[in-house]
Amino acid sequence: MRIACSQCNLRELCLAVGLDDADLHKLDELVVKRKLKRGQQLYRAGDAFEAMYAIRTGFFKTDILTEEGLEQVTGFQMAGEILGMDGISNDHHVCNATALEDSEVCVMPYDQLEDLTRDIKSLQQQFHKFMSREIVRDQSLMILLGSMRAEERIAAFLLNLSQRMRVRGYSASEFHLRMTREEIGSYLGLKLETVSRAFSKFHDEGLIGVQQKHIRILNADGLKALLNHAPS
Amino acid sequence: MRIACSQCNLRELCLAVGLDDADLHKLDELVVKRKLKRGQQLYRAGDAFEAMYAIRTGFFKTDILTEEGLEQVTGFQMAGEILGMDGISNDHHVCNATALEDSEVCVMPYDQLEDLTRDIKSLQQQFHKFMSREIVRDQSLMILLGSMRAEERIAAFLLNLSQRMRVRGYSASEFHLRMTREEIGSYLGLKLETVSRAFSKFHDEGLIGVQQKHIRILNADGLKALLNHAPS
DNA sequence: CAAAAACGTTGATGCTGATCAATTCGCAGG
DNA sequence: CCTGCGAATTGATCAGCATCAACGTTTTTG
Repeated sequence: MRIACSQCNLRELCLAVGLDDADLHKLDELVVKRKLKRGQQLYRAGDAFEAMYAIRTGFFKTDILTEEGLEQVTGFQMAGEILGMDGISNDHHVCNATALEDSEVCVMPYDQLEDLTRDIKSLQQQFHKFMSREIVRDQSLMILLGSMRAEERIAAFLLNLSQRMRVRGYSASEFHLRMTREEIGSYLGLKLETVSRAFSKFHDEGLIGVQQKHIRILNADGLKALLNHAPS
Repeated sequence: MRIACSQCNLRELCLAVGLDDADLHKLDELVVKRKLKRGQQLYRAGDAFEAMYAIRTGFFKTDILTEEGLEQVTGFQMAGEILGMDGISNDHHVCNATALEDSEVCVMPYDQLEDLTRDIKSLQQQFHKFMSREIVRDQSLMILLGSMRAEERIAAFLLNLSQRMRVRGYSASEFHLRMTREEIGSYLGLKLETVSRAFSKFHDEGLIGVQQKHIRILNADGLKALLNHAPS
């Protein structure tokens, strides 16, 4: 039942990268598992920040409710990725994290994690790298939102998902979208109709296969080519 | 010449928040000052990551060259803010940092800073908060880019600048833009003409005074009101 | 199992902001 | 002082995506 970090198949993706057995054991001791059903929220905007979460299995989205009451998705997270880093800044979460399928996370109480990173240098380094990676990831999205047109955004989105599936040992060419067209659109700064139309267009052009949420990448190079062309 | 953190008027904004004298002294020892002329680059995308930088005086932009060769501005930074956090993720900087006016930074070699944050708990906490704040900041920009229309973005931009000026003890209602219309547009995902038009419109409506790069906020509530209205 | 709700697709139309273009302004250098 | 160049303003036109709307499909639920 209780799977230790040392036996976790994700340890090379997760905070545990590069830790020796003794240190892995220390990390183990502060980790608690938690299961979530599809649709359940891991935390909500405004909640006190108490822990960070490593995704063991499943798929999440993070979103923010804007002042106008619109939901905007800020990210989709899968196994090995860390949730909750936004909460450090002022001791409260600024976004909601919702499971898009039945999922399991490793809860890492932040005060204990903080102590442990002062103790273990390589854990500290890994922790900083994860935060920095989140910053870099957000900046790529800023570029996507600031400079790409609709079809480029969607091609980039599909390629990104595909790439992350590959890293986790899943098929990079065939996968199931866990989110709705509306959530994709919200993430990419587009309307759901635009997402749907782009999928249909890519389908017609033989770039992808689409059947509802089931996606096949038929011509990855073709998708990549869409990104390199000047916007107009 | 050499101004210690303990005597720095920015210590309440900077990493040094909440450190006692002894710890401030330790931080002092690793900091080196560096001056930059307007237009000079602090680091470039691809440079090896060696240090983080606290801005003592001046004004910076960070930008990324996209694959298509377009420059996109990812942020504007002023006194007390930290530059370089993007570099931790893979030991190389992913963006360029350029001084938009004559500036001075405190160079903090990263390996030493890392050691010191393991030594000083409150410095560690402050460091994590800065990284988290950067994540939150990037996410607000994602929301701006993903869900606001042109005039809302520009109102938000002006209010944000104004607010940051206030925190630093400058006038919140009258300031000098250090960047061009094109740089503002790049940051906000708009074209320079759109920025110019919005400035003119706000001017005509009595919300702001504009004379080239000199801005006066005449009706801050009016600008805020632009943000709260539904997009259509 | 039937009905309803949620999700997705496709078409027609219109608005926002990009694009193209001309002019003015401000400033640095000969 | 005039010249030349980058920056900014303003106008006219156009295209991309949003919006509105109708319909089809899948999933959920009692």
